[in-house]
Amino acid sequence: MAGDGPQPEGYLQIGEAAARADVTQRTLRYYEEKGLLRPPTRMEGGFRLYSPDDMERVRRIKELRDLLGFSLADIKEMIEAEDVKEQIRSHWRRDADISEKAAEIRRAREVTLQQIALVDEKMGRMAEMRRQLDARRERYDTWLHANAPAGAAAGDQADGA
Amino acid sequence: MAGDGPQPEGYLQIGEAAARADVTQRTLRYYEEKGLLRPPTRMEGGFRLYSPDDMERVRRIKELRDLLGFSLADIKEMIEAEDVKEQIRSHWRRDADISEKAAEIRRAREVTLQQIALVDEKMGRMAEMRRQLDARRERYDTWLHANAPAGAAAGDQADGA
DNA sequence: ATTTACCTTGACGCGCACGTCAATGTCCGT
DNA sequence: ACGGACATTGACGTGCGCGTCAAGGTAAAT
Repeated sequence: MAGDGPQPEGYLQIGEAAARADVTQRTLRYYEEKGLLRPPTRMEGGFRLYSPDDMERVRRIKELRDLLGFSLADIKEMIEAEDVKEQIRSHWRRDADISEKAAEIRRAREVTLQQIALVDEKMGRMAEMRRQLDARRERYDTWLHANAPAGAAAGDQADGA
Repeated sequence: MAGDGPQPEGYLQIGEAAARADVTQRTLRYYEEKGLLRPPTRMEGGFRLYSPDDMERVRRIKELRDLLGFSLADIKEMIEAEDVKEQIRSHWRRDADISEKAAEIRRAREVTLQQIALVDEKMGRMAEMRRQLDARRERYDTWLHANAPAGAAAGDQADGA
């Protein structure tokens, strides 16, 4: 039995990577093809090796898609702007670079703020939806209670919230 | 023949209906075609007339799609189950019908509960996402603050000095 | 060396949710 | 009774987000 990391350390081949991220291999290749994932490192024979960072990125993409409903094109824009964070860690060369980086950071910040605003808006609408659903459920319960089975007596279930 | 008013009250032709619901006419016809909207009443010449109820339904479909990300097929199932509410208003004939209706109501209630659960789950994940976005923004702010503009006068709220 | 499992790059296909003509019919004001 | 706005039903097209072969190459075990 091969262990979890025969050659690479913390890096995963596409099979495992897809399984753990709960997507298909096709999806990973597709995201790469569309520029959502940077081309991962490869083994000697050309097999893709996904880093933990890559995995995190996939999870992020999934959240943006499943939770917020963004298109992959939109998501690409976002994470491209966010990618400055990785350039931040790298040491810059001179002061001139700083103002350049700062501009990118501010752009990334803007993108983040917009995402936050969108999350807030969606959460607000969802809260409203939840209220309506609750009201709906209450109407059902009221009806059911009013037209209770003739033979049954007291002892109905309580409502949870 | 039932007299269809030439100028309907509160009813809208597809153009206005689409505009107010912020969808295209194609979308309305498509929803009807797919069984998400019951065939609306028509004018003499065949023009569709959408009732306020129809409009409400379109809004509901949009919410389920845009907010929760359901497919139209899923939504169809849901609103079919919910449709009992309109049958409730109609007076039933005998007691035997009641248990029948009650079964449908319970089904509709179940659907609603599942929707509530899903909304709650999504809201939870969105809250978590929001936290992460906030943390991200803070990191940007921290960086920007640390690498404040060199030439500018330091007039901001300064750290201990 | 061979098996076996996993990987590679094309390239075509598909379902969804409509978009977009095209040809025709209807409403309504003047 | 006519013109222009608005509607009707097909029917084909489109973009997205992958699915699904096909024809191979590679890795690790036997």
